[in-house]
Amino acid sequence: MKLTLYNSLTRRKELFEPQNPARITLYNCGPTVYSHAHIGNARAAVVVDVLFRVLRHIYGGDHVVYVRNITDVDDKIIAAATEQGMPISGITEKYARIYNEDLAALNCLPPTHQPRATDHISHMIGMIGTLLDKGFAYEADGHVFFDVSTYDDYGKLSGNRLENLRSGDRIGEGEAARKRNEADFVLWKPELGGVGWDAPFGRGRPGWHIECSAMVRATLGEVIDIHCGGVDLKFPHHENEIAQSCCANNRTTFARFWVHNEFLNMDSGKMSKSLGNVIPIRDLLGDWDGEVIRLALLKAHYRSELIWTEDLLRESKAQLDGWYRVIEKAVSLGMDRDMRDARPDEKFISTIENDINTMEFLSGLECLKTRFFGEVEKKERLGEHTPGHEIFISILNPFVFMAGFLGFLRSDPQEWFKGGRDTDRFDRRVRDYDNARAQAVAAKKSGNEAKTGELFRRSDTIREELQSEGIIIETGPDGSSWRQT
RNA sequence: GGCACCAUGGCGGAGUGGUGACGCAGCGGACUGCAAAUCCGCGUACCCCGGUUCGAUUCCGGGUGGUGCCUCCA
Repeated sequence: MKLTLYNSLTRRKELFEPQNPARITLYNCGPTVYSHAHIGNARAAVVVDVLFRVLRHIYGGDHVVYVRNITDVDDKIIAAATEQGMPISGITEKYARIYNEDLAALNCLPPTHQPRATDHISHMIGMIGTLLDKGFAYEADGHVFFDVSTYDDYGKLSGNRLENLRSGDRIGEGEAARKRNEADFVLWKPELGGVGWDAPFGRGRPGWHIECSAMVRATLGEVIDIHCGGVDLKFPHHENEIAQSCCANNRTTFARFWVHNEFLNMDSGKMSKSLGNVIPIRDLLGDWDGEVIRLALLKAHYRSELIWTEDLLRESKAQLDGWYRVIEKAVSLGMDRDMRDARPDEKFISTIENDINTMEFLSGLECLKTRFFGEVEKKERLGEHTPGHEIFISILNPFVFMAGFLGFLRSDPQEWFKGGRDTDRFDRRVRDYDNARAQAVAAKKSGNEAKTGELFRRSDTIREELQSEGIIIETGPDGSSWRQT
């Protein structure tokens, strides 16, 4: 059980050793809740979810503290509230709820804590006060800025050197003129649209970065084990978090490991609102099972760009169908009760412990699937229709555990293959199909060729009719059943 | 201008100094009236040029091509 992670801070893979094995601290930058989360947000969440599961497996479920915040104070939220004529809290409550529902549908485990920025304003004010007292920040007309020239390590995470940073073109209104250095960033700014809190340095609201520093310290401590987020957050957000936290806490380290996931893009290019190719998770969930979306998100290494296409989803669905056939077959062989005792196979888990290599893990899973059907087929060819205990122990058991470990195979196979379709009607048509076939076989035996052909044609007609409705008939030794495509 | 990253079969995508995972699609065969599912088998894939080496897709150098960040963004 040796977890290695690529640490963005050092730019290489490192063996992960927690500060305290009884309390692993994991922080993930959560969403700003002003609209629906999109599939790119989902990727970031699913990647951390897998890391969370791996950590829980190694150190025990009670020893990993996973914090994913909700940012519920932000200019975009104020704008959305104004636009929709809703109170701020109405907007934030609504989209925070939807975010959590969407991630639950993707089978992401809930974080241990989900702090809200507005519940930590006092912590932010305290931290800003400390930075001012220590001379790392300065006030200017109701604003408080962090002075990057006071922090020597500024730029270490992103690899940027202060002198190479281009000045931003889209900093907040009136901020540029008040800054001492172009790269200084705002910690506190004046009230906007009635959104503000009283503070020693004037009534106002927090800048973007301070909330994470405050929430991390309040919920996890001054030095945490792992901090996650999308690559785009590396600079400036995470860089600024490090600067604030280290200076306020008088520490040289803020997060020991930085884990950044790459972007998810559309085949038409970068996902962006101006291109109109942003896909909300919610929309996808209307067309695809959450497990299909989850698998699609895990079909590339988290540090590689993932191109999101319809084909990727189709492929993921096909792959999951294969896994559910394993369960379906096992159930039909009477192995369902056994599967509850599924246990881990450390050999497989070690593949994912190598910097969250989900691909190699899935490869192992597929090999188990192939072995399962191979062994079952071998037995059946020998006329044995009861599976051996060894198939259960060495194949099915690890297969079920591994799939569950990654957050798959939650559904019943019946439910998976039939979904919400019109069960009674299709059951009836499949019975008609089987009757016609049985009669055709009987007619064939009695040598009535004309009747044989006619009955087979009748059964074929039923099959084609169902096919046009997206239903496929599968015929086994005990009669036929159906599934949706 | 600065800083990173990537280049594998039809597609997606791991990995390794020495018989090139895995998935999807495809092909051949078994089974089957047909179909589906399953099983068995198949495909001479590692951007180019040098170097190191007995041997490189894997290491080093150069080139070409692509991407990201430096500005709100997962």
